[in-house]
Amino acid sequence: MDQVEIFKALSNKTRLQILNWLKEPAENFPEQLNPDFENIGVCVGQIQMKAGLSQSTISEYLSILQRANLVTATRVGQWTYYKRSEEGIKMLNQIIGTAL
Amino acid sequence: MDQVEIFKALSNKTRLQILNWLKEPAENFPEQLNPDFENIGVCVGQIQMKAGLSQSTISEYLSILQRANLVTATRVGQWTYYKRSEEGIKMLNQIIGTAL
DNA sequence: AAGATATATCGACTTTTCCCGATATACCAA
DNA sequence: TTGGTATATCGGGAAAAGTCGATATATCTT
Repeated sequence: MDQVEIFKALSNKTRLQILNWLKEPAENFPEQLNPDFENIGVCVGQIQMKAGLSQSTISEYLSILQRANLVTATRVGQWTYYKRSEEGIKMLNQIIGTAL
Repeated sequence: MDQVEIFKALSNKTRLQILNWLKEPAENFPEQLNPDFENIGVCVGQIQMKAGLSQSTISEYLSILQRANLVTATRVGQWTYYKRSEEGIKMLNQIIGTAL
């Protein structure tokens, strides 16, 4: 995994917000329909509405976060649910502790 | 301090390398003349030579790192010595632990 | 004061990132 | 199979970052 790619993924206000929102899905996405979203994550449409950017932009941002291993995606029917990857974020801490 | 600016500063291979080199100045900059460089840092010219990019580029990169509080600068005569700001890097760990 | 050296800043060009709207794809429901 | 909905991908225009050479500034030496 390229460290630069991780930091690039974090170099954007909206992407940092998304990562933050996903820490507390229940509070930040009260309109989410799927009752299991604490485990599975939040769908793209909810994140898009909250972020206030276009659907295509948010979809791309989420895949940038995914490529950096900061979130994981689960497809269920027509929805894709995204949640934080705590392992990936832990690895980032290690990078900063050692490589940096 | 803007988190995005910190991550942007880290989103570049050369700037990450510089930060790394400055962890071990004695090993990475054996040609440094100033014998006190462990405390004061390494001068721009040494960093430029090692990085292999132009003088202007490295000068700008160092000021980007400085604006992000990742290094500090000390002017001594005609030289500017840069060293890691361990406090700034510690703060980055906090950001990742809390804000992220 | 004049020349030499180290660093910073400026102007320009190229590449990348930020976003969007439009379109494609995948899935669901009737 | 025909719509309808959710997400992904594509193409593009504007803004930012990467990088350079040239020039400016600061300092030192003589």
